[in-house]
Amino acid sequence: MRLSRYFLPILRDTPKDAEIVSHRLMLRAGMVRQQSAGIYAWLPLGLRVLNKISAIIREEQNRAGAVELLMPTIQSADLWRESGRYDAYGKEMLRIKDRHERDMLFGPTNEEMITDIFRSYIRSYKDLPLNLYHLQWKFRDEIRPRFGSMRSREFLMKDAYSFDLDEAGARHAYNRMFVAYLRTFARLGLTSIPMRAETGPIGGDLSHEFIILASTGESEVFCDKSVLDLHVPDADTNFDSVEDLQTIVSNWTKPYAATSDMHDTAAYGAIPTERQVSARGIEVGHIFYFGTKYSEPMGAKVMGPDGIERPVYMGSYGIGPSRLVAALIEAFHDENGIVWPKEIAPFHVHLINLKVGDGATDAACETLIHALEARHLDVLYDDTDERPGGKFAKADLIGMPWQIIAGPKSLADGKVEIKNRGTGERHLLSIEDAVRLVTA
RNA sequence: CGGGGUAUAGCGCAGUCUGGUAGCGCAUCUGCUUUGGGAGCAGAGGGUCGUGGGUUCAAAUCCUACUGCCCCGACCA
Repeated sequence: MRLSRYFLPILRDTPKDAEIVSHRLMLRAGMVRQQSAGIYAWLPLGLRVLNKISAIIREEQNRAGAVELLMPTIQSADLWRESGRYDAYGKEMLRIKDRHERDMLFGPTNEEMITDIFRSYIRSYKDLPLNLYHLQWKFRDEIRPRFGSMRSREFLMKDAYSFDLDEAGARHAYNRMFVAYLRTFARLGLTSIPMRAETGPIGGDLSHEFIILASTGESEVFCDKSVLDLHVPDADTNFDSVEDLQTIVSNWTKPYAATSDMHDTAAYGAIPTERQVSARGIEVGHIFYFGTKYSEPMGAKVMGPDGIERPVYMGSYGIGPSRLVAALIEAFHDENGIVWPKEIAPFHVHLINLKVGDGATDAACETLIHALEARHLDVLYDDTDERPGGKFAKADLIGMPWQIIAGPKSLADGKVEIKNRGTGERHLLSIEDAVRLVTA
């Protein structure tokens, strides 16, 4: 992508409304634009990150056996009256009327709708287990949105819903998502910690929040340091093995880890002092089991092998990609800007042409672009006639993992400079070696 | 929803107290000189001063109502 033809509205000054670093950087890097309180337009650079995160989430959901569909943003109030949540949800739900004065709403979540879809088609235990998910924009009319896309009113959410014949089946479905989440966050470059969360009226031990540590996190969290070193399940994990998954989940839930809501001072105090971690965290995922809470009132029943019809046991599993964009920046930045992990960087390589119009420099850049694109790397090519200082500052701000700097000085020796954004290391390399290094 | 702020050019701000033809920095455009870490000079464009009503010869400025946005708290993926 040539920067001269791209849409990347960089801000040199920090907008005064942005309080936390991720919000500041997202605005400065031209990733988002606020359109209303807690509502953002995603500009090209931000959208690329959002899509990369979503792609990883999809891969891991699919790997764990979930099946993607897409439900609408606008829902009918009737479904919510069936579950009883239309009155219970309160002002956080954005309620609207259509031209026929019918009560509609902008969905804050989709339990009712997915339950309706399920009950419309599924009749037999033979069609279970089933896990359906989608990535869709949600709206929760927060009293006070803040921190940019970290806590917005409109937000993208991956929500999955599992259906099983009994509680044991639901537990395995839960474990599938538990493992999928560990893998998802690890692939995003994050160390996530599953923490026991409140389960509401259902009770039990089947609700976890996935937290990443960040000094600007909204929640106060406590954990045993050993949880940070646990092995993330491999890609070839057998998601059909009840025992394998239960072993993984048991290992991950053994060390103490809790948010302040669930904090047990005595249990925490029993951890050796050097392993006690008290920090702030950002909730990036939440999974829970809720049994027949929706299937019962909404009549989502299947026939069991015993010939008895019963409501299905359900769970739901959420990840917020739009929040993750902010969370990732909180985790990966320095004083000059964003430092994207390789997996989610909007472009792999930021190629800087220091002297646009100089034949040799232009030619070297074209050669690099072709070589990199042939290896399926996305290149952002700064072919503008801005001065070098401005280009460097911009490259550091938007934070691609590699910067390749081509100018007459180094090209006189047949070299380009390559800079690792994360470590700051620079090397003078031939074009071939530079390509080899970023491809590695 | 309670409390506190704020609204003037794309961004950051001054001007409001004490009414009198709307300004600064950055950004943008033109020209020249520059060109390896946010250049210099010269020139130019851009604002119904959040909206409505009022006071006044005259309102960014005073009065009034409304709205947007931000911060603190309770609430949330």
